[in-house]
Amino acid sequence: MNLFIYNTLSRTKEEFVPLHGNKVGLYVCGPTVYGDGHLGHARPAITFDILFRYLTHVGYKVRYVRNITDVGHLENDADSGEDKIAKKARLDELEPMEVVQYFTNRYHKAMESLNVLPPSIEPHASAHIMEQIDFVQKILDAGFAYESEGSVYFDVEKYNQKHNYGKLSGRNIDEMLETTRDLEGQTEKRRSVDFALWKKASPEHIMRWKAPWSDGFPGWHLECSAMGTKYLGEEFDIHGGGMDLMFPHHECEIAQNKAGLGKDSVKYWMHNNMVTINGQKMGKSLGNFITLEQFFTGNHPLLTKAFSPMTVRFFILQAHYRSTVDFSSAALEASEKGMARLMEGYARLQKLAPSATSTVETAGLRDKCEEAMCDDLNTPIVISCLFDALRAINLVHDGKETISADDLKELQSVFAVFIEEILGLKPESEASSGNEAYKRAIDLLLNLRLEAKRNKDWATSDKIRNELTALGFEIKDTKDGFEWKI
RNA sequence: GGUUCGUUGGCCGAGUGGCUAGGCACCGGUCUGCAAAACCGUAUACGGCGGUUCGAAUCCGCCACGAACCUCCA
Repeated sequence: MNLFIYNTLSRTKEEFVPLHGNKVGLYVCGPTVYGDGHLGHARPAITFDILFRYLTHVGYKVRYVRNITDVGHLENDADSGEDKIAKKARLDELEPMEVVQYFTNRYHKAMESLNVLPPSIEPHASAHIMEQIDFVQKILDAGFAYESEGSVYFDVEKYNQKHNYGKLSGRNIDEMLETTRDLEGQTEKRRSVDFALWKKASPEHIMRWKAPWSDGFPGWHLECSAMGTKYLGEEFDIHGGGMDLMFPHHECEIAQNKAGLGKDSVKYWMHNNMVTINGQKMGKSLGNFITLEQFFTGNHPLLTKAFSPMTVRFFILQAHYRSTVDFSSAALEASEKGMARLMEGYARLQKLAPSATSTVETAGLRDKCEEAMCDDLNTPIVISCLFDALRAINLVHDGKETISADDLKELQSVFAVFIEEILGLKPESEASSGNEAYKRAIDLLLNLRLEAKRNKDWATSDKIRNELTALGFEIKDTKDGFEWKI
């Protein structure tokens, strides 16, 4: 089965053919570590985690590079020109690198709880200033940039005469020149569409490095060009990121690489869609975001309760990565219930007893799941197929259908591969916290209740159940016993 | 204004030129001392108007509405 992925460059699904045998280079734009990760950050992380997992699953050797942006992004407010990291640091009276480390650690922790595999390489922009300076020099040497008062700008118009600036986002430079507003007080840039490759640092700017043009810092888009090609080569397979990065970030990256290296570095561009809240993008600038930690603790006015990392992951995987997914507590709760049912079925599958023959049809499941993944990572279809199989599992469990040993083994294998290996869903850890003695005490109580039930002593039996329920326990009566959880 | 993309049943969310997506909720049923849980099952849909077609929710056109990007943003 051949993997097809949607390439933003062609706006079609294309068959994935690696540039170098069975080795795949994958670069994804990582977080800017000046704040806590929110649900929007989980989307690309999970999307490309799925891609990473699936490419690995089908046998590719993948080098996955996801950067940490810790320099060079400018804020567009009264402090324009001031580095985000530097600004936050000054407010908190912390060293910039202290802020970077703090939020990087928290990002890693959140990713781990979401069961997002760490990338092969996680380069920091601040550790690749030399490479970025070299890259600027290459673009200057090629004649596609100019120096102005210590800063270096990319000459978009000149580039566009030879190449096509705007081919990723479908933008037309002439229209942009007409429609972009005039630069206020900006005299360094020749044209509004030009973008910075190197910026001279103002005196109060903390993060700065020496370069041939000035003490300053690299432009916004340069780090990905420098680090992507450093670790994956001048031409590599896949570049991913959020749709909001398509323009200008990725467009500029394409131009930089073409100008500096003479090559179209990336074969497939992939973009995940946004998470919305009440139909609007969840984002920092709108102030409507919910951090991952808030999801995990339930500490946010819009959340009716806490949601586990696996629920968040499942919720995101229930939508296709190129669709927007609208957040709501109700939708999260629906996902939570659905996933719990699926995972219970998965556990149940391990204990199913085989029969001589199968009366359920499970043969095509693996192929259907593979087919869905090969169709541009259609995880919602994979999940729906698993739910279909879940029905068969439950029917066998109830004794209404039977399954042969071979079919059972196959089904167990498919579930293990798709649920754990590819979708990366972990069975939730046993919520029943506490030690063995505590568990036995509850068991003891419920055994007493069982005895009361056998004696038709409903008063005692209901009393035990009601009081445990009031304490927060969930009691389930089963055929010849009970189950409980807190 | 430009670019890109959406509009699916009560909610979330797939997909397809003719054949049940799936989940949650609802309703019906099984089970149960009762209940809960669990399990099984049924129903409801493709923004509007035209066109192409034997047939369109699926393709094309127009319109309406919405979103993202055009400024840091996953």
